[in-house]
Amino acid sequence: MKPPRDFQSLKNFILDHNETFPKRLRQVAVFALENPDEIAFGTAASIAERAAVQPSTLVRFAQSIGYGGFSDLQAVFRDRLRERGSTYEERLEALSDTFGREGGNSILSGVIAAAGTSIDSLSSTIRAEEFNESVRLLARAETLYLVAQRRSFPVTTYLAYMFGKLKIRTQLVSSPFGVEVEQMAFATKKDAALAVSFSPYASSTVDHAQVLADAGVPVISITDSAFSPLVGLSKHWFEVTENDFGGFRSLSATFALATAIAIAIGEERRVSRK
Amino acid sequence: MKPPRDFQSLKNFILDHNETFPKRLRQVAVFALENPDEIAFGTAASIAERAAVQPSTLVRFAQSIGYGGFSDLQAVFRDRLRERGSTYEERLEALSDTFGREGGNSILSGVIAAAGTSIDSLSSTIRAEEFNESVRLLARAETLYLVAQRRSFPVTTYLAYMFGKLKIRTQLVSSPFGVEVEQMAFATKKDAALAVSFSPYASSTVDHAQVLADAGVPVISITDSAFSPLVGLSKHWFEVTENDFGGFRSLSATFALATAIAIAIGEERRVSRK
DNA sequence: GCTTGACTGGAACGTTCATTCCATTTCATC
DNA sequence: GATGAAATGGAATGAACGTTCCAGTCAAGC
Repeated sequence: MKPPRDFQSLKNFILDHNETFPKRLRQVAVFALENPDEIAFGTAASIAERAAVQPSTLVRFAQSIGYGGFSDLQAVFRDRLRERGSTYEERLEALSDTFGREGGNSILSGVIAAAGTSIDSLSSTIRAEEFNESVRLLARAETLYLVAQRRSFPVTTYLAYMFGKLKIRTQLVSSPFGVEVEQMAFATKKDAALAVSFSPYASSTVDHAQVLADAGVPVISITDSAFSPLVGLSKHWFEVTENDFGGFRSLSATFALATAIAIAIGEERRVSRK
Repeated sequence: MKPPRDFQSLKNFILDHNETFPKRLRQVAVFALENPDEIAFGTAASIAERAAVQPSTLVRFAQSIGYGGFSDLQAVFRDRLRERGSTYEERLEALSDTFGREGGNSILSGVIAAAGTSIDSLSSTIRAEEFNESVRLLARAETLYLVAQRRSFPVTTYLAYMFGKLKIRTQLVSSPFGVEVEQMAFATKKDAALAVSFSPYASSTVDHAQVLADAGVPVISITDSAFSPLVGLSKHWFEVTENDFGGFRSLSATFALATAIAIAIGEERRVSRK
């Protein structure tokens, strides 16, 4: 019998055979998949205690899969941690050690690391519930008003493109002739708006969002802190913290969020149309 | 004496005191920083052998830093691995397991994971040398022509904003009146162009880039494969592979690269102006 | 060249480890 | 309810572990 040598196939093996495991072995299986780090670092005794099982059961579990003993099984869990790539924090750290020596290259990797951490933190700051509610709100709108200026403007041009492909009616609140207010004149509570602004908040973005909010249009905002002037006038708002590199922020995390919103709206509309 | 409790400060401590360590202890210090995984998982005996040192030396090393013994030191190395977040590959893997059940939330995390892997791969696909050369070329230009359409268009609007703040003259090749060719009429070999296009390549982007290349303007491209029509007419080109999620691609990695280029150009100009 | 103190190698120690083994319990089957 | 196989708990075991200790080595200071 040849036991799985990498974590992924071990995981699949366990999931496949979960039905046939006896009670205690299933208990171990569940604990192992839920606390892989514990298996990697602990001793048979410590793991057994935490899993409310005898140490001998751990050995039996390993042997029932085909390993020689518990230690063989543990090796798979250790390799998993070993092969995990380094985090962005470590990269930024390593970068600051060598900054200045390498020149352009370190600018690139610095921006990459900053973008990576920004995207990382997205998953923890965006609450699934709020995301879903916002998507539902935006999907219901007849026309979507997109409000942004200056640095955030590319986000709305991108969204306008995406929504165009998704056949969703949008109005990009932007005009070379200064007729933005007129563009918003037809907005009603049946519509919705998505506003994007980061510190220092462009005053026109806030003004436009306010006009829409006053007209009863629900506003969803993407901004960078609870102190943003957009927060007060928004039904929902998302906090995106773009890490900077030398004072410059990329829009990577904002784009990831915007893309997700657009896809989710498309999906929501597709589902509800049926 | 209070020893460092996290890996980063331990690393700094070792680097600071590397001079004062006796020969064998320095040997351990170097090995520890170069093979942190080995320290985390190995036994005192196995590590000692690989580092060509006696096990007792490992204990002495730990004690000289302030730890009670080798095991205390090892705990720091283990925590480092424990706290390392999961990789995007694992997240995408986990996502595909549960896709469909969670709905909107999995769209968000899917896009986040896709954006993360895209950014990850940037650092391996962009060659530092080519990046630096391209930056030098672009920094030398009198006017920077920015060429992009459709999905890539937001990248150039963002770059136009960044370059504006950096006080670098740019011409966004884009017009609601169709006078793009006229916008490029003044371009000479003293200028440079940055073109962005992904499959399916907008024909006007390629046309505009060709016009500039014919006028002797050096063109740098951001695109997605060696088969891109932009490759042939470019002095240098960068490959950005945006991972898709359900057929949709965010522009996260492209924006990270664009930001890095803009910052590097600004830095290059600042340095050469002195 | 001798002395002194720090450093090092390696054996010895008690502890903890994974594993094995066996008595007991559990559960399906008749 | 009886029977037997499978599963389980827990003590026993020997190997491996981290640590300590001491004798030997080295280099600096006088």
